[in-house]
Amino acid sequence: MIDRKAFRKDFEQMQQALARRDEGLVAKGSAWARAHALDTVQRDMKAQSEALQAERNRVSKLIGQKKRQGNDASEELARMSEVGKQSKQLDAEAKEAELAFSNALLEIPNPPHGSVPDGVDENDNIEIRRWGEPRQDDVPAHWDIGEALGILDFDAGVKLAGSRFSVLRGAAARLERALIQFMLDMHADQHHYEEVWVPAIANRKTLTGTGQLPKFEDDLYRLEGEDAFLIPTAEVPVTNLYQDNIINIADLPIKHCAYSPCFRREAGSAGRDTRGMIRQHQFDKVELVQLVHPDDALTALDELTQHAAAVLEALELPYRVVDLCAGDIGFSAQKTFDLEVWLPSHSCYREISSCSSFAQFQGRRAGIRFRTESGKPEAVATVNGSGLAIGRTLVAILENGWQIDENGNDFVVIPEKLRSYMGGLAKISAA
RNA sequence: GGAGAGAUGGCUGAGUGGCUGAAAGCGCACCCCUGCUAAGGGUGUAUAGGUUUACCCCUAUCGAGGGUUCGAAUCCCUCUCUCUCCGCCA
Repeated sequence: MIDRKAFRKDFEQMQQALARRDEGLVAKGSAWARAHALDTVQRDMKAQSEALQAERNRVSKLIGQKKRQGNDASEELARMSEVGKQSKQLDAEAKEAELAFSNALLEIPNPPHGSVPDGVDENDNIEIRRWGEPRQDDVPAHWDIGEALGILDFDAGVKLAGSRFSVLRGAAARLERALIQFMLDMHADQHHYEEVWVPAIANRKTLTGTGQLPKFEDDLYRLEGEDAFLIPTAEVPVTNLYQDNIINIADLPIKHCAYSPCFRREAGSAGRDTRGMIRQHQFDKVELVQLVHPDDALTALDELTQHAAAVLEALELPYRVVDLCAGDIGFSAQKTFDLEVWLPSHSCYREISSCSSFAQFQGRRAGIRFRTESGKPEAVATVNGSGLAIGRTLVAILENGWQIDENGNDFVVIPEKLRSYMGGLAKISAA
């Protein structure tokens, strides 16, 4: 959530920043425009209501005093009867206006950081650097490799649950599990994130805290009969671990890694990546989350991005780092670096991790604060990123490790660092 | 799922209509005292919003929402959560 005071004070500046995402965000009828219109109205109404409440409180106190002393207070009583009703009415109206205002605020995205490049979509993202040698020979798509080896079963996923679900068998199932463990170990032991394990269901307040709600309810699976949802990422429960807390400044930064399944309806992506494991309704992910002092957010983002990249390097998967443009960063993010892994079957880089700084946007929404030197509570900054998406990593390993032996049989070389997690297995061959 | 009990500040815990934003204790911070230590004394210590250079002041908040009342932590209703017992269960 944007800062209310800054909203008034730095209005122009914020508006320009938001317009860099999309002109429509600040156009007539936008949440931004609504909030702007409601702000003064809302405060005036509140001031009025409070003045009346003050009057009511004052006289009520007087009545109490008089009664205690045995004096007659009927005159005040008669007068206050009316004031009480009026006050209730005003208060209700003021609350309604305040609610409309804060609802509008909740739908305003984070103004991008000044360093975020201009642009409207992924074509305007800027490549920062590359790592590794992308293989250029012809490689089959992972679904062909997986089916040839008998380890990926898309038909079974469809039968059990529907489209965009899949079943892993044998070495692929083990690879999924090995990757989770490998990544968690690396982040916990080498990068010093405290591992947590969290629920895969979150309530409305929690999802509002990280910014998925109220705007993106259609992207979530909602539980029938409950105001709760399957989480789209572990970022949601892990960040909200500190919801409504005031953190001791000495405890910052707080760093957590977590594995969780993730559930996404993919409502807006009909027809995209319909084959294979790239875009599933359910997928596994190891997530990195940091709560930091606002001054440290961008440094932490660099650090966290490198932590995610370290996984790709350990797995010998070529990748590049992309600085997302203003039109392509997510709702809550102030700045985002994507890690894209090389997929030889399509000769392109595909997103495998998205690392963002949210500045104080989530901290304000979720009520996660720390105490400054002066003793005043202030919202923490949050930084998070995938470290990494497991399914896409599995895809990348299948394609980048794919080989053909002298008899013309497919096999996949398992990255060396992963072998101990695979019971020593060095390559996956057809069963 | 059934029955009962409960939810108050960083914590423990008083408080059944006004003098309670809230006793007392603990914790924490600062100060004083004591040669050191131990003990002791004093002061302060919620959050949000409004106003303000700042202080002050005003408003709200005792799980959440609504109601009764001039006035609600306290009375009434609804909901949520926690605990105990029973049932079921990986």
